[in-house]
Amino acid sequence: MRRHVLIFGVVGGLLIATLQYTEYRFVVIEHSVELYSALVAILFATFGIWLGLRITRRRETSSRETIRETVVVREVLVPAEAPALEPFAPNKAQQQALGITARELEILTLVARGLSNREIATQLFVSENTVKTHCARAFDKLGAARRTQAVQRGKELGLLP
Amino acid sequence: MRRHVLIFGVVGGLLIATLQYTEYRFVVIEHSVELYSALVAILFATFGIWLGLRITRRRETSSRETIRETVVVREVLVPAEAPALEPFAPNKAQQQALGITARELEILTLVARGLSNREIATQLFVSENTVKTHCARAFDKLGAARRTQAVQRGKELGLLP
DNA sequence: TGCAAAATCACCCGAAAGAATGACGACATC
DNA sequence: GATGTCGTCATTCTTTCGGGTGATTTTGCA
Repeated sequence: MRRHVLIFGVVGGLLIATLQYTEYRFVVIEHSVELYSALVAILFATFGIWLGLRITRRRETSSRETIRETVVVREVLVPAEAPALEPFAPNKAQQQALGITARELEILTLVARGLSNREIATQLFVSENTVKTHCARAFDKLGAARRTQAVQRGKELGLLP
Repeated sequence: MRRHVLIFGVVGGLLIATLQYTEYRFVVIEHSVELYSALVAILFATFGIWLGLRITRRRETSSRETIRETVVVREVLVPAEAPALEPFAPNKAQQQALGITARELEILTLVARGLSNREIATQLFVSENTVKTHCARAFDKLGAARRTQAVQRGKELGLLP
């Protein structure tokens, strides 16, 4: 992706330079500006379309890889596997590695269940502000900016069912 | 599709005409040709990329049914699950039963990945308001009041990976 | 070709969420 | 006793979400 932009920039620069150069070489016909504009426009439009197609292709590919990775992680986490009745054991190693406390994980699981901060506060008999604090710390440790993202990360890391 | 190309042509013509016109109006600074070239290049590159993305998106949408059919066939052949390489096939029955459209499900998956409405809007080249509308409808159909809840429900119903 | 469904966008408003701080007590550990 | 961690709570402020409503455009299908 970054490479594409780079290539794009380089090619663009070269193109413009070439146009500049050729202007002093070839016959300077009338309406040269608009001709050049058109030429540049067509070239870049084509290139842009190509780039667009390529980007989407890349994106699909990369997202597919991500899915595979996730699946692998899941496999590692549940090697013995008891799909139906397992109460789910959170990945303690990950938890400790990230410094996530038990309370934070507890709040996280409730967040993952779709509860609001207020509902969590009620359920745990604490104030909403406390829930927010725990959330903020957990999000920080997970590198998440939103609760949905935190849930996603938590599942990836095996912290949440 | 044909319309896109038409728009492209019209916009291109207008742009070049505008450039032509402005040249005789504004101060003709030195290196004006290369500046114009750069300007045109940037504009058309952007437009080209946008067009390319849009075209691919359309094509994805229209060809999605075909892809799904293939996936369904695969599911029938391997009903005992093949966890490693399946790209995940959303539960179409549930989706239809709830009246959730393809677009809504698409937004839902992005919500599940932890993206904000704005990020989703950027990624799908639509306005944030549109994303909100899709979200609201999807939440309504899922009986969810929050996005975390919607994600939870979506996973329960086999709509999301 | 015309119609119904989908998709798109806008605007408003209130509620929820999150960021940034600061603070305080309990508890363990050294 | 000093230190550190954890859980708790508050306040302020900004951003994001979600509900509600209406409108237009696009699309798919009959």
